[in-house]
Amino acid sequence: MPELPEVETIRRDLEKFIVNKKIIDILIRNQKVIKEPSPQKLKSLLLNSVCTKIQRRGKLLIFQIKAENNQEYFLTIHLKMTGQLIFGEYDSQSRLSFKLSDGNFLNYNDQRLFGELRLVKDWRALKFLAQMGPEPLDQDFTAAEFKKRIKKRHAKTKPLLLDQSFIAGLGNIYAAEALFLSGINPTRRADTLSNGKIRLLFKNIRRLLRKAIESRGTSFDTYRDGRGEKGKYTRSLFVYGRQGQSCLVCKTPIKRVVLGGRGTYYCVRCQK
DNA sequence: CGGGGCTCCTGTGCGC
DNA sequence: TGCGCACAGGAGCCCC
Repeated sequence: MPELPEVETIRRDLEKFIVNKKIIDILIRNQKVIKEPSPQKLKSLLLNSVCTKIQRRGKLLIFQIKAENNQEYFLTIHLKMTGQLIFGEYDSQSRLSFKLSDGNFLNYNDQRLFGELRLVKDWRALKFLAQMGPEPLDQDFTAAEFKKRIKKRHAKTKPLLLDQSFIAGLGNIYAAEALFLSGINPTRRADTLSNGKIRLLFKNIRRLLRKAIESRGTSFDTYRDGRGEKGKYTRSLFVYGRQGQSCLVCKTPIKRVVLGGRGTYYCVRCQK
């Protein structure tokens, strides 16, 4: 499941591979992945267009597109659970393929078809983006701001961290890891955390995301980078997916519970 | 605001 | 061995 570090890795890869290349053909094998406009309309607008820049907001990729008619559009791609964007040879199995002017392809794969692709004039107007919370690695997102936001919330900390309108980009893996690194029980009510814990959590979220980006993300499941390679942060995980195995700090077996419908991994001894 | 439950989808892994 | 089914989960949505 691509979260902020994985999406950022893909963004950096694709920026090198596809920017300023013309899209000379588009093969749509599954119409469902395109949410707006119609697949036919999207195809006609993207044909002979050029991607001039790739941005990221939370887990969303935003491709700035200069169309053949000189109009500017934005192609937004949310990879959700199993989406992949892989540059290289033609892949007849992918849901969608863009043929580029250098002869290479950008293939969009999505096993479970949860991913969403949109072509819009104004990405800021998308509801999901309009209500998205602060970008954790932004310089102007401070510990003080984080504290202010978290103090207002009565929810359990783990589900709160997954709420994209509270903070952008965290998913099930990094939420679990950030809480372990901070010694916080996932069921702990957010507004009951001490100032010290809040500050620690803030610091750990940022450090964790930076380190995961350096390792090109976590390939626990289907995640692959822009070249189809796995991320290397998987080996640095402390709790995610480790239920029954011993805690790497205190040897207590890692526990798995369900919170807000999501599998949640933690150490009952290290996280209070 | 919190949270439970349902939906989308398909590969995996289990029990029998 | 092979079938059938529960399960996994990001985010929207409905409802209490």
